[in-house]
Amino acid sequence: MAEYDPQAIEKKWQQEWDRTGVFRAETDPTRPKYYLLEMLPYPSGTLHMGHMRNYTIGDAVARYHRMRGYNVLHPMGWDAFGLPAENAAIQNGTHPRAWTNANIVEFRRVLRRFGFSYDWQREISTCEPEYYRWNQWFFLRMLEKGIAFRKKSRVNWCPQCQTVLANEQVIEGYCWRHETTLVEQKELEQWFLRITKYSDELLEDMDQLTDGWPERVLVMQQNWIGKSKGARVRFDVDGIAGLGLEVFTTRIDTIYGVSAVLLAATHPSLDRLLDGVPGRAAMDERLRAMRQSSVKAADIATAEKVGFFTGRFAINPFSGERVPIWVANFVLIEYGTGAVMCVPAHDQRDFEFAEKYSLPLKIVIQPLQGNLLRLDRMSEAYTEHGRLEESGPYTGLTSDEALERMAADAKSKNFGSSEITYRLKDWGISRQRYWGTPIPVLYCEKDGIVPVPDDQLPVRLPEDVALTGQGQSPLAGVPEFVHAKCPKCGGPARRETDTMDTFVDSSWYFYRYTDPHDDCAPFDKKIAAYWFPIDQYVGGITHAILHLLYSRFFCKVMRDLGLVNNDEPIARLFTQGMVQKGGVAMSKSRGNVVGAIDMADKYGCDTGRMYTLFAAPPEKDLEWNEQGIEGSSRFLNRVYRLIEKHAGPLKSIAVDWNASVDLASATPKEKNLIRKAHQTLKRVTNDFEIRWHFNTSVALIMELVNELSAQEPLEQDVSPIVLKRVLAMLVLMLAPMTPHIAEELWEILGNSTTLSRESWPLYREDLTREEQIEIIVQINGRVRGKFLVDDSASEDETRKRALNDPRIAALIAGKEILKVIVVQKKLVNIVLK
RNA sequence: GCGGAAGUGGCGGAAUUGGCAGACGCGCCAGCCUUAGGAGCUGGUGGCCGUAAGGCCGUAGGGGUUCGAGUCCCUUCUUCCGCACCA
Repeated sequence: MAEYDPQAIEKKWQQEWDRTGVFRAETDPTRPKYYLLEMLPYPSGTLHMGHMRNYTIGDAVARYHRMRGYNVLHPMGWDAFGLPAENAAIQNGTHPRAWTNANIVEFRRVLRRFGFSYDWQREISTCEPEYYRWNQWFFLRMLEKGIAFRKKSRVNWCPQCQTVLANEQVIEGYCWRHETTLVEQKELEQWFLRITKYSDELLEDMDQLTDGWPERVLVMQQNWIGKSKGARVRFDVDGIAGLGLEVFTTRIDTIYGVSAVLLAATHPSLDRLLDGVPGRAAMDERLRAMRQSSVKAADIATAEKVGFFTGRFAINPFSGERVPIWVANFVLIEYGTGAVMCVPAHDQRDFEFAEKYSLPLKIVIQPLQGNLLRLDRMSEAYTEHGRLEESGPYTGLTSDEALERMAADAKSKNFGSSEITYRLKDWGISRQRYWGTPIPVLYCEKDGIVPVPDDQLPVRLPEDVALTGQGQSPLAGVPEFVHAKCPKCGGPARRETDTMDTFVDSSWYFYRYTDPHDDCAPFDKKIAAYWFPIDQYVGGITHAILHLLYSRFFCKVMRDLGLVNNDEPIARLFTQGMVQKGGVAMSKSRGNVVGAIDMADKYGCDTGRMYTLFAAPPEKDLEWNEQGIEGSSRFLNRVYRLIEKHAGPLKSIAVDWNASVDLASATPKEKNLIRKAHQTLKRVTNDFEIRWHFNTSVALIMELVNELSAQEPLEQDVSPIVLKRVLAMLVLMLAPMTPHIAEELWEILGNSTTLSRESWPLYREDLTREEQIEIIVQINGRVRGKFLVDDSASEDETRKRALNDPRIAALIAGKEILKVIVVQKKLVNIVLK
């Protein structure tokens, strides 16, 4: 008898799938489509079982939908630009392209080894000019629309390397290559994409995603966009005519409690403000220190609040009060106006600041209910809404009333207005890096910023570049790249030497899959319209914000360019859990990886696939357990032996799913098997359609196999037709999860056509039903007995059976029955006094 | 601090609609088979009491709703994740 040989079987079927091209997707509007996508990988390091889990989930769903008759698009590609390739080049002297392509070869080999049902003809790699020219094309369209623009922005700067550092290259505030060199901040002119233009739409369109996206991802994006309603109010500076300080506040109702105006250390008005103030030199010194220390976000939250008085005063436009102007380290220049009003009684940060510097407190909001606030009893700020006091004409109003009326009054008196602010900032895409998409603009002395004309795309990345990790952008050191002709005047021009953030590449790649070889456009509108939106996207939670938000933004820009019809690119998103070992995520740097190839070599990829699906529900983190794999391996061996053993006489029997099943003449064994098979199929189908809990699908299929074993010998009292049907159902249910062994078993059962073109079988409700149902009898909620009734038993019959059951009768004899609850087909609960 | 998710045997987990808690698997125990077993097969396996029949307890803690709660409500605790001085 042949043994299960996963290595031979897996190779055999992968070759067969390649030969017949079963997974190729054809754009065919007459067929219902299903676009299933896993996030494209960054080809670096080794693929381990954490990656494989992601692809296994996606592949099972793709294969299931193919079996359901959908035209499935399931592509794969490479997020091939990025910093690690450049770092490897600096450290090992390899070219980023050589390093990246070697990784791609390895990744492709591993993914093929696992038999994922990709349409490899659609493979893309973002570092190829055929791909990145469209990044440039999109950039130019955005430039035309005013969505791409240029402004000054801060970057991390290592004075030792004399180069810009990515955030990943800043380690605890120090340079990654110089452990003792503190990273500084430097201002550079950079390119930005105006994602903030879509702030509201990005927020509102989340309504379209509530059914298909995990709530926590939506919440994270919502917080990231951070919309808040408030008001801008101008405080005039005493003694400097025309210099008004605009503050942003969400609590204009507390404005009669202002003790000071606080400015960020980089506030643009500081220069004028401090002009002629005594002690200016010392203040400049403090400002310099404050500006430098604001490098690290994590420290900022816990840093002590510090500040100093500028010597100037501002006038509260509501009360006319004169309040001091301070500089404070906790005021953010990036948010609001970079200036806030300090209301110590009603803001916790202001409370702490005022306590430290002895600024006065004034209560102007009292709780609507409960004890009134008293200054001598306050140990923290009262930040709730309430009723105004000591607030001039607004005294007595509620906060809600005052918020509206005071903003309106500020507007009519011309010193303020209501305003909505967002936390979301425009997307800085300039990188002073080599291994990325060149930004397609030129700088001409005469014409200024000149876009590269479309017919000159792509602006190719030169291959021969010295990567030292030092100096300015690597491309700036390539004269033949830098020096160019101005397309407008023909005079000398300098090329932009920055490259694009690689998040640009991954913001639209899924459109390219629909039409990957188009050299006239990023993709064909009609083809994309057929495949979009993505029906199911599968990936890690790590991309919950940036990648997914940028992708949504790109979709809206493309819609406004008339390229796509959807507001949202992704209908459903699934975020799978991580694979852990020793309680932490697998990663090469931690040295706790289980290599995908090692797994496949030792057990076969089907075993690896089954284990990752079985060991935990897909959204949960999964702790890798070598003994658990043995279990999955054992199970596949059992199934193989079971079918091998019985297949002989079944080979020539054709399975006709439409043929009626005559239960009346079936033997008890047959009834058991048919019922179990249809019950299993019903629940597994539900797992694929709705629940996405493949761990229970595997468990159910294991139960079916256990039932088959329990009914041995299957040659007795089971007709070959029934047995063949049940075994065929078993194999078809395994097909999405462990496709290679399923194909092999399908063949062993006598089929000559590939399983990958078979349909998912349909369960029959009438065949899932039990003839007899076990009823639980409870007394006061405790189980006291059980009995069997016919499926058709009435409520009355069930009640009588329960009360007449000898054991129950004895237990309730002489007691008063208050109530009898009958839940048909489930239980009877007798309530005694 | 704000937001989110979770807490069930020795372990991973199941319980889909409020109805037998622990499916399925791992591990462990016993037996069979075998020259051998890190192969295969059969059976057992939440805790306590009991020879047994059976009983009691049990889903992080406390309270509530209900004939009935892992599931619903209130509350406390713990863990993990995200954001973090956002005015």
